[in-house]
Amino acid sequence: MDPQYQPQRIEREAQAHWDATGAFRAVEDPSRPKYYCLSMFPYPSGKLHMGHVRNYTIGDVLTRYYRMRGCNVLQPMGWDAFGLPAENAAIANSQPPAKWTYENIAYMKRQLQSLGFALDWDRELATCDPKYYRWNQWLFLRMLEKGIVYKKTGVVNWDPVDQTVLANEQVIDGRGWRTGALVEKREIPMYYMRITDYAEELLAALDTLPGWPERVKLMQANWIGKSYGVNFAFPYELDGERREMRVFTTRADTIMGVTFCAVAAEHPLAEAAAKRDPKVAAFVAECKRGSVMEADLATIEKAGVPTGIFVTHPLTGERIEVWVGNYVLMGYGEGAVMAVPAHDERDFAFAKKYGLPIKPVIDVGGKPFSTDAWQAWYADYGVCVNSGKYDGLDYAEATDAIAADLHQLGKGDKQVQWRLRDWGISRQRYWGTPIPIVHCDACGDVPVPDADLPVVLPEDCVPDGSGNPLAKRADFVNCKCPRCGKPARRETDTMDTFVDSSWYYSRYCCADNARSMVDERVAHWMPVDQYIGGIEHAILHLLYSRFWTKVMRDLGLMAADEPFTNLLTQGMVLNEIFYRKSANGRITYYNPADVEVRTDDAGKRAGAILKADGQPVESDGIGTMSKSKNNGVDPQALIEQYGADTARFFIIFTSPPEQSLEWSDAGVEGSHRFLKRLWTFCHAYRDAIAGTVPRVMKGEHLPAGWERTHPRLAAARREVHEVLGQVNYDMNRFQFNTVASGAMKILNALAARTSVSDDSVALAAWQWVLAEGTGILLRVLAPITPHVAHALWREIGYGADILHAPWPEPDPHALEQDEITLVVQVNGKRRGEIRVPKDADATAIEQLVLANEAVRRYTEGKAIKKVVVVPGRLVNVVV
RNA sequence: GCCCGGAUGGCGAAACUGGUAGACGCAAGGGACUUAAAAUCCCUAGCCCGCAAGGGCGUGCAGGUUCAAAUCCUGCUCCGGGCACCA
Repeated sequence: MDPQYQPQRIEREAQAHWDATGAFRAVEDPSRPKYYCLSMFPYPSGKLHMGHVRNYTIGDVLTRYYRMRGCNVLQPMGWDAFGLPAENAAIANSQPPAKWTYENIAYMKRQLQSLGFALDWDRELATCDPKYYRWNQWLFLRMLEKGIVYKKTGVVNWDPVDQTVLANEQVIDGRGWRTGALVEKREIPMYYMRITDYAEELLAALDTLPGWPERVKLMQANWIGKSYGVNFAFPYELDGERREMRVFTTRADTIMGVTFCAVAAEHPLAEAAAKRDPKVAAFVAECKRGSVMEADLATIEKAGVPTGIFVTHPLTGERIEVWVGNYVLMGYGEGAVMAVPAHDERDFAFAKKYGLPIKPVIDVGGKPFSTDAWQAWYADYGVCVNSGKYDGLDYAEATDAIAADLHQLGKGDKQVQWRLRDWGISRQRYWGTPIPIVHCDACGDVPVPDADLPVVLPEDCVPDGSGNPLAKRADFVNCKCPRCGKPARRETDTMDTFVDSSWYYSRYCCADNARSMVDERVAHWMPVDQYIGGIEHAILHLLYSRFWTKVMRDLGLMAADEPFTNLLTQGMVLNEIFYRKSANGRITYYNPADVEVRTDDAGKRAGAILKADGQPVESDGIGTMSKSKNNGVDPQALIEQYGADTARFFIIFTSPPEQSLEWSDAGVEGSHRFLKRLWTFCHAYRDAIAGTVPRVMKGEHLPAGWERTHPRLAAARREVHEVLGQVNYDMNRFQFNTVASGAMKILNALAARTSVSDDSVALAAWQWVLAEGTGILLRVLAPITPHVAHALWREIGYGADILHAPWPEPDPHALEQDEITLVVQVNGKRRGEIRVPKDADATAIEQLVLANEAVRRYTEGKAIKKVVVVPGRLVNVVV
């Protein structure tokens, strides 16, 4: 056994052993419980960053833990390989995205392998591989047949200079990131998936997911956004024609307080008004500038313009003016809203700005109302006033009565409204799955026949940032109509990359099947037992995956209702973001490793400079490590300097998995030092315990009563088993940082509390406690630092392979104590402690405490009001 | 703006259901070993007052409930994630 800890050698040997034995190849085996452990697959951005290391280490800890618990574990890996960064890299380097992507995959795969993850590489997949994305196309066609896919127009960001559609990320302060041109909204035809058909089930089924974090379920529920209200019509006349403007409201009880209405710029009423009034036309045009992002729309200054069109209030018959409002969203509800300034904060602000009337119609427990300033309670539920026949009704009564009256008039009804919108999947981009449609002048939009799948994406394109590269490829575009055989044009839009990631988990079960999307092995492995990934995916990716699973189920492809039984949302790994903005508004991000933060004489921060040129750079705060913000930290240096086990231990030890983590490598030394100590410790005692190890592993015990003759050894053993109990608790609640601490505590207990005297009984007990404790320690460490655990397990002779060792359980006998320590408080302040027999009752404890000298100093001359005894913990004397 | 989280020593954090705040580490200071350094080992340490014994304060801020609050409630501040074309 090497006296020095040599991680590089140990890790090479352990990995070679796992490779040679095919240790992580998962085979369907009905005789053992299956455990499908999946971490979100990475985008091949170039190098791993710390977020990846954290994600995959967490997944690997669970994988190895469940293996030791006796499960047949599948942990696969693949590549979310289509996407925008590859096109950006292509523009920067004049290289096809395919070449860049495959090179990145090769490099990152080596990095993952060097970290020793227990992955079944036989099931590896990449979404940019036609063998994968043909099934995107195949399922798209099935969904088209079922009416789940349909075509309609949608709004996109348009860069008028590059003549290209921009992603939201590429719009910075309303301008194109490369050209600096003001971005415009543009309506184009796109394909949509009817996720709203599944809204009810996606919401209700959240209750069937006890293994999901509450916060994620809450976010999804709010996103789906089921609300109950009333949908009704305001009739109006335009150009001699009778029309209706429909609105939805959750506050029908305030309908008598409507003083105006507002419509979105894209609403037909706004468009009609724009034709008659140049001021309206100018405002509508103004609204069409800027990005389509909701965060932008929600934070812009509320503005509007009157259309000069009046509608009739369906209950009062009043004339109500319609305004165009830049805050009304066409995508939600009817694209038109009734405005009740007295009871809605946005309407209030709008009414104040344009001098519109404000009419209070709800009394909230008599709280005062003033049109001077908005108060939070104006929006509370209350009782109708100023509302004619509805006066005195509460929210539910008024809503019922008003809905009934509207129904009677044929003007409206109660309605369930969803916030969720259908999923637009068309992207005017090159590096994605081609949408399998052919456009024929005679036949229209014709689906590509299954026999012609996949529609293969040419891999030699080099995008230049303008237009749509696929549209420029005559060899791709020009084709024959599958229906009539005449010349036709292939669809050049590709699919949203969320399509790729919505079902990859089921493809891992049967990645080698060339004839069908999925097969019977999906029934064996699905659903995923444990899914691990960043909290940033709490809504979109997870919701799309849930939707896709239900679609596959309804098409008879999969039995599971839900894809992921348990979900662990890992906190983001954050790092500071540095950038410079050029004259035309173009932003360049700089990696923190290339930036030096300056401090003044007082040690205060005084800006930052780029090391390369000494010129200042701006800080954009801290944010999640990403390619686009160039603030990732490459783990390679860490792995090379300290080894994979140190990197894994450190990332686990430094923070609980669900908590976001501001990256700092301060403390890596401590993790490395611990592994060195572990090695030195095992090396020092190996010979002493080697003979005892097989007896411990066979389950033999020391002679009864040894604890009384060797109290120090018994205390050490008790601590090992106490910590083990805590470790097991923490393992099951995913608090791996305290599992790592627990390993350190076990080593401390074994190293510090055990010493041996000359007599042979003590020697035997010492060897026994050490042999048992070290065996526990190595198994606790095996999921976190598998290489060193593997090497030491073999070196000391515990067994051939720690992968197959059973997970340890604490011995209840080791935890027994005759006396326990209670904390004594007087008036809630800690004033001492007291030793009591473990089974002392409350009365006995109370007497002991009141007789205690330390307590008497504080109770002397005071009346004792009460004594609170918390069993096993403390006693509080109230005076 | 809306939805969801978070804030505890100089730093990362721990404290399971309201019951000893700061486990386990990092950095720091002191010491041992060494010609010296590295490595390793031992000791100290929340903050303030005090030689000490001891006392006071303390979990982002302001209140509240309780014998007892990091933990529960109300109102804020700041930070992070998401907002449908980054993935």
